[in-house]
Amino acid sequence: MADDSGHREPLNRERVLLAAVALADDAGLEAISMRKLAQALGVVPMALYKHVASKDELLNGMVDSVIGEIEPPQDGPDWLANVRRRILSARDVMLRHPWARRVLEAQSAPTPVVLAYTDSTIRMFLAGGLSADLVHHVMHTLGSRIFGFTQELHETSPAQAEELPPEVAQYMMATYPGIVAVAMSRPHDPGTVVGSGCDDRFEFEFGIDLLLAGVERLHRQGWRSADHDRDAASVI
Amino acid sequence: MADDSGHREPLNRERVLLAAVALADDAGLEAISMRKLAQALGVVPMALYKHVASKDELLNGMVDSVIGEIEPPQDGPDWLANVRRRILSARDVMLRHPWARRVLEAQSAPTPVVLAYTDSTIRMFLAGGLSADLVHHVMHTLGSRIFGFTQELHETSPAQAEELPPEVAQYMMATYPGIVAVAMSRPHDPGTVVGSGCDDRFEFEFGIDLLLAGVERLHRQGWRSADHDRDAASVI
DNA sequence: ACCTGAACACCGTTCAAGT
DNA sequence: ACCTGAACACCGTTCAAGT
Repeated sequence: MADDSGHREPLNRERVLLAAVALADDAGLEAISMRKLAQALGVVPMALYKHVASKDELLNGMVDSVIGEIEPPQDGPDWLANVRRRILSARDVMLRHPWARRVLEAQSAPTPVVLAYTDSTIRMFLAGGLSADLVHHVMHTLGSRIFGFTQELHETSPAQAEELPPEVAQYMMATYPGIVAVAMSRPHDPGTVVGSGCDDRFEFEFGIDLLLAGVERLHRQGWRSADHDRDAASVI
Repeated sequence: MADDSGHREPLNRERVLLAAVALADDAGLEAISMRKLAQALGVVPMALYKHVASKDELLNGMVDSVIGEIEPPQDGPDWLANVRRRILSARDVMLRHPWARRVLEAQSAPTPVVLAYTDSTIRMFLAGGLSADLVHHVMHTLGSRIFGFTQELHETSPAQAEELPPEVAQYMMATYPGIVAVAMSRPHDPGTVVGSGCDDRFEFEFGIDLLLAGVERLHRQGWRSADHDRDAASVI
């Protein structure tokens, strides 16, 4: 998606950011270097520094641009449905720009755009009548899920156990019986399963629904911090 | 913690890994380069390649060594308490080696040690009688929490709103009212609050307890995949 | 005043030359 | 056979020299 022809009109910040987003979408985050981005724009590397103070600022700008794609908050009467919908919209955006998640994670400080997104999400909970105290814990618990992704580490394994060489499958079953048992059980709707055989959307919705249901229950019960027993191995 | 004196005995893999862990604990992950690690060991950079095939393998070895510090699984009668205890042990380890989390996240494939840890955790749930199906979703939902950390992005803000210059506090309240409201509400036990004013352990335990309580409830109710309504904005 | 090439201080890793 | 220095192909960014 590199723009080779149009480098007649002058560069500006937006053109730089859009080109960077397109390059990352195409070639991955590791393709983003000041030098390569300049080349994609038909420009000398140092020319970028007129529009972007540093590589860090470039990356922040890219994330901000991606966050701008998330659907604005709805204000329907059902706060739970509003939140759920917003989070799933964030997830759609993150699926389009998989690199954005890594940049967001590596960010040392949130940009104003990221703060504004977080703020608006918080206000959806407050609008539902939840106490600031409860919302505080909820935000910690949801964590990166409000940005549409979860820390899942390594995809649970390729999971096509049937396609492995039999001696490898044998070895796996002997060494990691738990992983194999769990990886084999995937009774999801086959129509919605993507690629590697695991229905990521189902898992994501399962996670947020479990969390939101728990939160809603606590809210209904008038939960307060002091009720949470910190010492015993107690469960909420 | 660099070993300056003892570079008489020959290098071996373990010495390299331990020195790398110590260096990362001391100086942070960005201090880990083949060149700097070699210097810390009083050795020429290329000497490391005798014991470690590449920087990637070095990082994997460092994580493996850290995972080795996590308490082995207990097999008490209460699966929930067993799991909870193991996860909190993982958290203690990760607090000692904060860089490990970033390495684990960046890993493209799990090492055998990481797989073994995941496998043993899965088996704790299976030993509790949960179906492989439910455990599958649980593992997705817990995500990186089984390794003792959560994706929390940026610490919710420094949170000492009282210490901000009044015009900044004014600006924050006007611009991010939700964040401010939530950040101000921290009625935790002051004795356990660390550094920045937010009780991380409380938040972590709140999160796992909310999740484990939800899972336990589903298990008691004989939950099956098909019960989860994928289309409506339904909550479990 | 604007633009930009060379240069600096780093990387991980290859490879050939030393012993 | 082992060890290692120089070199390669990259970085982000500074800075001075060009226009």
